[in-house]
This record gives sequence, structure tokens and C-alpha cells, in this order.
Amino acid sequence: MLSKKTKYAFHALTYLAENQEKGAVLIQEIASSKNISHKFLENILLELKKAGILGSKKGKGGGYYLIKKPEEITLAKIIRLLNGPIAWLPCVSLNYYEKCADCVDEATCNMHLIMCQVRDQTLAVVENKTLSDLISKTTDKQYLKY
Amino acid sequence: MLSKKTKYAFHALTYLAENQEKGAVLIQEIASSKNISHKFLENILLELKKAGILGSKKGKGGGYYLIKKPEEITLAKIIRLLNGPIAWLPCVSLNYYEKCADCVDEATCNMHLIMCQVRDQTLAVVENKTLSDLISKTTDKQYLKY
DNA sequence: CATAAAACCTACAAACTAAGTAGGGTATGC
DNA sequence: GCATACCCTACTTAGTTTGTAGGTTTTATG
Repeated sequence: MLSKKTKYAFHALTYLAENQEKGAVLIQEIASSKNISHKFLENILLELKKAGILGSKKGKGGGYYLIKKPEEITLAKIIRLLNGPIAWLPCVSLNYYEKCADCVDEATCNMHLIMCQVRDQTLAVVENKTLSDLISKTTDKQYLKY
Repeated sequence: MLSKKTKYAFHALTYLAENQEKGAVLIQEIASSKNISHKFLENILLELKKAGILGSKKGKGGGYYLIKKPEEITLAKIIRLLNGPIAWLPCVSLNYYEKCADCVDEATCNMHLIMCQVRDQTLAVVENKTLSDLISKTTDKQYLKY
């Protein structure tokens, strides 16, 4: 299951994507809008910044903002960053590979093969879905254009 | 990631499947063969028994044995039993459904839809793979038939 | 029937991870 | 130069996973 941290990250990113015209947005604004603890969200946004997904501005009028287009931010990237490996076993993880303690030979391990399939099927979805797929298409703002 | 409990369960089931001709097998035999703590494995086998996958015999000459054909035991069943939900969110779980705390409307939630896809892709693998796919096809025993 | 073997069951302990909190440091705008 | 708001480190709390302890019940066998 996805951790709260991961879910909070998606909520925050969605908020930022839907409010890009505002420029820098306060942590507090996101936190109260999405019902997330201010300090906990602070840590999450910092991680997203260090990963090159968000930019920030300090001092009065500061806040966080997207530095990539929503369609360039894959769900896989966010999940890996905040939730950890997508694979079910360390020995089939593309980004967090580790040799299995008990497994003698990966090449002949039947489990290994199947877990690769699971990983690839999952990636087929989350590598091809982006933040833009999470944005609600019918916000008030969009209607105002007409 | 799969828990140790889940991995141990697969190891134990594989052992039992590869040694069906032995009849009842001692916990201790499986534990030492697969390097699992006896008492921990005891709990796992008990769960598998309660789920109707294993049978047991008490007393001298007792032990555990499969009561289903390996090809009838899907990986999904084992994973759900010992690892919990396969889905990434409670609101898309088929066997452990729970309403999302924060989600207002599942029908219009974009996350919901994507997570359903992830779940279905995963299930496409693990509902169609069974214990028989984990059994090594080249054991000594098999060669002895010729 | 006595004994030993082996599963059954409940409860607990230790280790690890996730979630959240505290408090001060640093850059920025006015 | 002061208020603002992000930055950073460390800590606490809560929950889960992993493993252990110790006794109970059932069964084969001499």
C-alpha cells in the first residue's frame, strides 16, 4: 500500500499543478487545503525539491512551485522517491536493486521471473501516467476561460 | 515489497509441492531445509492450514501436506493471506476494501482510476500464476523417472 | 496405558519503520 | 533590521513485522 507520505505528496503536487498561475504557494496553504500537518508536509516538499521536482522561494512572498510541466512528472518518480521500490522483491528492483539473501541463482529462480513480470506490468501504468493525469479537468478556473 | 512471512510461505509451499510423495512433512524439516525459524514457520503453516491450503497430522509421524494441487494455488491467494492487500490504495482493493479517508468521490477521483489499472495489471500476473510455476522442473527426482 | 512426538494456541518481546513534532538556522523582501 | 517562510537535524510516538516462550492437545507406538 502507498504510505501517507506518498499520498500527501500527490495531493500537494496536484494542488501546485492546479494553481500554477499563483506562482510560489505557502506550505501552510497546501497543508490546510489538503488537511496535512504543516511540519510533516514541510519534509515532503523539501524532498520533492531536492529531487528537482519543485522549486522554492524563501522569505516573505515565498513558497513552493513546480519547476517541471505536470506532464513531465511521472507517478513512478514520485512513488519511488517517497514510497520506495516499486518491485516486490529487491532482486527485481530497477532502482533499489539488492541481491536476495536466500536466493542462490537469479537466472534459474522461478519467483524472480514472475516478480519481474509484476514489476513490468506495474511500470507500464505508472511510468506512463503523469501529474497531468491527476489534475481535475473541470475546475472553476477552466470554465472562466470561456 | 513482500514481507519475509510471505517469502517463507512460498518457500515452504514449494518444498511441500516438491515433496508431495513424502506425505506429511515435519515443520522442522522445512525450517532447516529453507533456513527459517521453526517457531515462526509454525505460525505461517498454521495460517495456511486455516486458509484451507494445507492439511496437518498431529502426533508421531505427523506434519503438514498440501490438500490442493499446486496448479490450484494461485500466488494471489498466498500474497493476500500473508502480505495483505495487493492494491496500492484501500479504495481499490477487491479483498480489503475501505473507503479512502480524504477522497470525496471515488467515481471522479483520478487517482482511483489509475490505481485500479495498477491493481488489474498486477492481478493479471499473480492470479494466473500458481504454485506449480514455482516448482523447479529439473529436480533429481524427475530425472530418476527415466 | 504410558510415553514421546509433533501440531496447536496464546501471549509476549524485540527490532524496525512510518508518522508526526520541536526548535532553531538561513535567506529574502520590505 | 525585522518579520516571514523555507531549510535542516534530531527526536518522539505509534504501529507493524519478526521472532520467542511456554504450555496444551492429539496421535502413534511399545
